[in-house]
Amino acid sequence: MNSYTEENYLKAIYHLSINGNESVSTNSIAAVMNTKAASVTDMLKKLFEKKLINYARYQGVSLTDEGKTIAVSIVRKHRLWEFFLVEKLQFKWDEVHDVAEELEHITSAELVDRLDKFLGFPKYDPHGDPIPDVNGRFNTNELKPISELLVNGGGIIMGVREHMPQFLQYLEKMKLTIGNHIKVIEVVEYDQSVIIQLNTEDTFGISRDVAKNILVRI
Amino acid sequence: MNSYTEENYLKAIYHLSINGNESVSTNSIAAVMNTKAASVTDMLKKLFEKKLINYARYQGVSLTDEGKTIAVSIVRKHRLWEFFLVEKLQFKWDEVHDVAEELEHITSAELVDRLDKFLGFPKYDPHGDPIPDVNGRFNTNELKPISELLVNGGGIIMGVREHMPQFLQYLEKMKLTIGNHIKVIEVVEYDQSVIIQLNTEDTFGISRDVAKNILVRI
DNA sequence: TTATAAATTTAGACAGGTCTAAATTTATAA
DNA sequence: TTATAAATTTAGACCTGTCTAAATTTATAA
Repeated sequence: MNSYTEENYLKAIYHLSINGNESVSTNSIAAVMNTKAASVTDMLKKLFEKKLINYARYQGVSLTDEGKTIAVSIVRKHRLWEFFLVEKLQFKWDEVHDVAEELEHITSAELVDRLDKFLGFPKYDPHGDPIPDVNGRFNTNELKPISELLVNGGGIIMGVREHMPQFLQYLEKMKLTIGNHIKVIEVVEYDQSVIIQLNTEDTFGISRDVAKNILVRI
Repeated sequence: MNSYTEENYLKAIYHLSINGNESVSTNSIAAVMNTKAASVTDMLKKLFEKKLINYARYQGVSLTDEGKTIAVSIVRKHRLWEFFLVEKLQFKWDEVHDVAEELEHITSAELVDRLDKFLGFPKYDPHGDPIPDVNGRFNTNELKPISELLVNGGGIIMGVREHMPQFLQYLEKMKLTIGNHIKVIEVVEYDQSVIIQLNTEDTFGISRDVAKNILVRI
């Protein structure tokens, strides 16, 4: 078994290598883990002994297949629990991270798979991040809700997180349909609503709630 | 904050002092925690420093009010999670203990209270043990083991004193499950085994040992 | 290309929780 | 009441994950 701490290191390395970088530096891990570089080196040696990472002194690290499998399983748990917290316990989407950080370390695979089923095998967590399935596979085209785009950020609409007819009809009417490109012009401070522009030059505001439920590919 | 281990010690002391004993011995804690007496002594010193237990060398321990509050909150979490696992995720009642042992250490109070609400504020867990409410109060309505009933006495099965899977599976098989009514037909003189009858008219004998471990509300 | 800066690793220490072996205290039985 | 057994504690050690300070390697810029 791997300790709570080892799991967090693997997860950190996984997230750091997702954002491009082939090889992850000791310092970047230290920053994410909120610890010192020396401590990271100690742990890297341990993870290398366990064959969970590829590691050569001074050269940075990457996950082995086994390490990656573990990391993905933790990400799966984290995102499933976040989905549970928001959908079933009515947490706000910005309140769930810390709790999920604890829940992701619960070991029972049976629990995770039953939870997955209970939740209806969701594909995305409340932040729009894809949830790996039981085999660790997930949609890799990173979809983000419009609400997470920065000003001047844009993308192509790829999906929605809300399937109520009224909502879909609204999208239809506003031409916010799959395949269309949108760009964020402004995020209104006081209610977090978003001013967007279509490729038709049409510009208008949508509520934060709507922005959260439209997923775009960047 | 208290460590995972400290919480488990407090919980162990709580359970040991529930079963009568005012003061709990080092050895009994060691047995429950599956560790050595010397390790227990080390931890007792620590818990005493934190004012969570009353402790005098060689004299056994008891929980302070603060220690008891923590122990009860862990019991609350444990039983709520067990209820969740059985009611929502379709676990069998004899499969939930180990998973709940992990889940009980998740710290968020917000999570526990929302979970409680989501589950409909249940009063008993799947083993019939009472679930403390948000203020740590719970039904202490006296449950009696079947072994203490007189002939012709009866009651509704409300819980068990033994949580070994083999035992729980035996109960399952014999339909000796929570909510079922039983009546004592005879107490066999020579081995103190008990002949009981279910509301289904099924009549059979159970050993004194089994009778001691099934709790009924009269 | 070499001096200096930045990144990384090593050496040695510490705190938490555990252990074994030995010492001490309490309980028990003749 | 005293010898012996049982329970408990102490002493000293180990392992994990962390740290600081110093040493080493790699990167960079003149």
